[in-house]
Amino acid sequence: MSGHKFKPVEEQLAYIKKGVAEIIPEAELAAKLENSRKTGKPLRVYLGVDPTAPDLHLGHTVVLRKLKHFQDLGHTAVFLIGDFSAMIGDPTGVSETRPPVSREQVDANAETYLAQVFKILDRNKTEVHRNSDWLAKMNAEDVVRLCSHYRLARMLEREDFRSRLDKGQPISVHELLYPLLTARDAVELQSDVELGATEQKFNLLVHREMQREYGLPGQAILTMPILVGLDGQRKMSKSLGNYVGITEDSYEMFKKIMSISDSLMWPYLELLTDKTADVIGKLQQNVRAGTTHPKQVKVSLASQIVRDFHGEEAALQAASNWERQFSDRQVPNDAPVKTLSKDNDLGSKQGKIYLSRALSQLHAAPSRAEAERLIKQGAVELDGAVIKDPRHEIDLHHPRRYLLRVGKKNIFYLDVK
RNA sequence: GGACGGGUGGGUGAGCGGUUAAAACCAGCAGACUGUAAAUCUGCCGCUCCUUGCGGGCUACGAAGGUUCGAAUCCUUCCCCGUCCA
Repeated sequence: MSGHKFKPVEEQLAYIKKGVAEIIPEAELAAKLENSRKTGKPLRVYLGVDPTAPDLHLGHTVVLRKLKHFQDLGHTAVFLIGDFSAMIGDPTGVSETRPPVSREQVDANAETYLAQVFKILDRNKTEVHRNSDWLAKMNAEDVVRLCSHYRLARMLEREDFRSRLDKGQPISVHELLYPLLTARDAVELQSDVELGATEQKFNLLVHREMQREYGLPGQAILTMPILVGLDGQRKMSKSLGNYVGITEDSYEMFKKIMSISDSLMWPYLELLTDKTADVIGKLQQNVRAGTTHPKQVKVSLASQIVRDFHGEEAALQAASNWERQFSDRQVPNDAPVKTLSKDNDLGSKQGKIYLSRALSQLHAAPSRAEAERLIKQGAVELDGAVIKDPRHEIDLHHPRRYLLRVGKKNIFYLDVK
């Protein structure tokens, strides 16, 4: 008994189950854990990610964190870069066929993904694969054989396809291939457990069935909730702009997290930190009772997340900067400095430049029209005074430093040279 | 292959010869309010030029042509999507 390499199954399960959406079937997972404990053989826990974008964001980390949990328990983390499947495009949750990503793009993304993934996973204990290793080698015959293991009716059961069909939206045939080809991965990797977001449930189930078709035991499936984006509405995604990238600057990260709504911080605590369900529950009670201020909780959330990616020091810095800028309404310590000179500017006349033009040139506003709007609406402060005249002139002949504030969040120094 | 329906701004979706940079709603941005938010209220929400004006120019309603003083709106061809039939 004492020779066991693994913790008791009950303990393992408790650790695994935190934050999980669904385990299919739970009893099977328990049995697998039991068996692994008996034999001393770790479970192969598999997570596949398609490198469709150059950067990972917090949404991706939810499921990575879960993989890490298995790793913590002594199981084998199998991380798959879907460099081939990325080129097909996962139809999950998309209402349109997505344009295929190019080979070069995928390769470049794969590199950055790996670098980022190991901010969470332990590199030395992770098995990494790329599905192009086997998928790219399949010929037409192999593909046909693979397809013969699955039925169309089953394919059409999935909600994405159903609703697109119902709405009269197009579905390309290659999209049907996605779950089948990734199922091949699961066969290849002989996984015992596969992780994914809830929206992946269909795919994961196809994988499980396919493993059985190929005479394997069939993996257990564990799904994690989708992380809601900063807007509190839709899932976190880069294309929606409601995301926090894990390579983002520590202060940026902090600010973004502080800007989420109070209600959103609870799921964030659950999915993005290692706080236990008990601790989170208590916090929630205290906030409801009024003994803890919600802002405090949010600050601690933001600090933890920043610490995970940038370290303790950066987290403290970010927090104090944030207090300074937003609570005390002062200029943040690290306010960026931008410069203008009479040479690099084309639109000035007689060495003077309109404020609106200056803002767009400094990229403080996306266009001159937008800069004018901001100014007219009183969003722009120059050296502490609100300027409402877009034609306010800045003299480029006299070198000096201005303090500019555009909206609440964008503060910077302007050096005129 | 045939018949029919459809392609409008970031999204949904009106408009169906002029007063339309294009209703409405959503999203977004800014201001007020606040604890950072949320909610609410107000304003904005293609680009650009200047003499900042209910100013000028340019670009925009799948693509290209055409009719017209004038087209998102009419015609032609093409591309794309869907439904039904084969």
